[in-house]
Amino acid sequence: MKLKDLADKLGLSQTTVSRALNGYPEVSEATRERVLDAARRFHYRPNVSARRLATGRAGAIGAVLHSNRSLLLDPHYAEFLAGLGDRLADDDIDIVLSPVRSDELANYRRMASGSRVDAIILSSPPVEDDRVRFLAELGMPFILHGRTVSRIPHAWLDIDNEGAFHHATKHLLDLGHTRIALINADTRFTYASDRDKGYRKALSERGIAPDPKWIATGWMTDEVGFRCAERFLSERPRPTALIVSSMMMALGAFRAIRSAGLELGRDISMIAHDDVFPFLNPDRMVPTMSTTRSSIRAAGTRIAELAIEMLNGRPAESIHELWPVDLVIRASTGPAPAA
Amino acid sequence: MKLKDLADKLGLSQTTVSRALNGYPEVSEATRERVLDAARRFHYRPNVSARRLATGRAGAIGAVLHSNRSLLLDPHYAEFLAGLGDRLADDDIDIVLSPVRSDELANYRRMASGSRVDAIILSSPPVEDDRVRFLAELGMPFILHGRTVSRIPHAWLDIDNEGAFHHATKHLLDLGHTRIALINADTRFTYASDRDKGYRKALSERGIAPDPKWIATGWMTDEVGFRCAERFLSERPRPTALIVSSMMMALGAFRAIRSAGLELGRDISMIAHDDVFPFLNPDRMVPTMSTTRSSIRAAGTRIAELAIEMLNGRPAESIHELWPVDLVIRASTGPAPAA
DNA sequence: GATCGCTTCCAAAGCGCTTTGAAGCTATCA
DNA sequence: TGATAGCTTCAAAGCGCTTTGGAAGCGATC
Repeated sequence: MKLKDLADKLGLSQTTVSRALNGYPEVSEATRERVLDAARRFHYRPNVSARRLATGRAGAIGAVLHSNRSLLLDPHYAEFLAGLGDRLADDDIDIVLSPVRSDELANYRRMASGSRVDAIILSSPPVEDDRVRFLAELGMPFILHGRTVSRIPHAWLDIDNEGAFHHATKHLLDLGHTRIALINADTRFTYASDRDKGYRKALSERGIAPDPKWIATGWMTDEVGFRCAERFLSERPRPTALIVSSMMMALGAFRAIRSAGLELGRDISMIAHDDVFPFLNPDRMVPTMSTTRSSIRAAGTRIAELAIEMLNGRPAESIHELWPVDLVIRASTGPAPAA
Repeated sequence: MKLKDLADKLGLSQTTVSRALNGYPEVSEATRERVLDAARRFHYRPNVSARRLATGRAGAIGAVLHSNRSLLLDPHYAEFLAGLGDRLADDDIDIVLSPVRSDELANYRRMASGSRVDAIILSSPPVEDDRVRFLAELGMPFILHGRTVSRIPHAWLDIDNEGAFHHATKHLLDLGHTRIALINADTRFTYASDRDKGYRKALSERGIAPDPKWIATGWMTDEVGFRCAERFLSERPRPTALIVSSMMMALGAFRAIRSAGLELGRDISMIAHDDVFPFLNPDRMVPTMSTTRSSIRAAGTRIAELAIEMLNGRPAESIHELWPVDLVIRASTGPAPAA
């Protein structure tokens, strides 16, 4: 069933049918109804390749999958993609996934070639990201999820990681904590580096020198959370509070706390960053977990929207969004225990 | 730079240039060289939409991303996709990723509509998978990674999970172990159910009744591995051997073993299933880990190949591959300790 | 009755590629 | 010399959609 068939059946021209289906105004409401109804009845689906050829758009957005970098980003990235795909599907845009082989840039080159995708999403940028220059030179539109230093103007959306961890640290300080440990991701990534900054800034503002002994980094997994927390808790005096970069890590840290015989929220406080996974609800933990909260899925959805705007002509350099991050206090934080 | 431009520059017709580029025989070697050279010089890239429209192929294969089911599949799935993408890229085929919203079947419907993809890959089927019937009715070609019960003939590739765990269990029995615990994935999934079968069969063959107390299931994460192992190790008498469904779980189990003050390979044995992650090498663990090994990435690559064959006319019902699984004995297995 | 302005619809020209059917050319053979 | 065959190349017809540039129909206006 193609457009022509449908038009023939309706006794209309292809033009009219096409316009009716695509919501153009120069078609009477009566006709539009008739067309939409017929399309439904005959299960008409426009051929995407034909449409893409005619419109000159690929109807797809590219994303690169780092399978070997580590497993760390996976749940986060999957959640991000879910948000992205959700929104893109509304506009009938596909996500083309390109798993990286050896050379990541080759993936971008391939996606750019033959207008395979209309734009590319870059995630988890390092502090200095050479992909920005590369894509700019390729002339391929892109949006960065996160930020990076680059003289090249480009579109980005990020959450205020620095502010979030600054806020969280300050809150703990207000509760009387002074020995606050940080379990962070690798600070080569901007988001981790920003969190590190926020943490240090809050301490410095209170005249506390950040102590490297109480800063650990690693993949955002349960296991790393466990190990780092275990190490911290073996120190004497030990920290009275933990700030953790992901809920995965927090789960591990939580285990370490329990196995050290401590009670979370009383003997030790914890604030974790919550990307809002559907399967990991801080309200359902025992005790409930205080968090800095920002839905990574929502970010994906918004980036999809921005990408669509960009394809419709909005200049990339006008797209800069920095999202504030909520601090949600629950039961895992309490006053510092009396020394 | 489009085909016509290139043809004009060369003083050839579009036909000849197209044939030269696509390796058709009715073009002299001299001309082909000239064309290929020019294409390279002018960075000619055929427009994929145009090609797709002309050939009637979508040039893409669909995969559905389950972000909310759990995080369990992620590293495994990412690795699988990497293998898939590797091979598909050689034939200029994209992976179209469709993150599931509420209704998974809707994803398949969308991908099928408007010939958005040429085929779909189904992963981690449950024992009875209604997606098979659904896709068959939709007339959409698909390949199953794994197996499921269905009267509908369809293409699948699976590893011999039952054989693998049968073999592993038998090996432990041969070493004198009789209390062998199993840490498995959810047995609603065929692969987990098959592993369960293999394990039970080996025990039964030696006259040992499988004890539900020593069978645990859950997501294939470090954390679950830790918890299950911890529970097993607190039993008295405790198991002398563990069989584990993934390396992630094995990491957690390993921690539990250590924190119970036991030495892996001497006090207790362990065999884990190894999907061959680049970042997780059983040879580099201490002690090295005995495994049932089957590269999930290789499976992805092979499925890509089969998909391509299927698109070239190979009947789906002729595509059934069951891969044997290696048992690799390393240092984590030893004779059962004297009671 | 002619003109204008709207609304509603259409024929036809692409989009950039593949592929069919045919033709030009050279070499070979009777 | 003409016919046959084999090798190269080409013109043109799609693939199924969008979109341009009109045109038809119709009531209102002059």
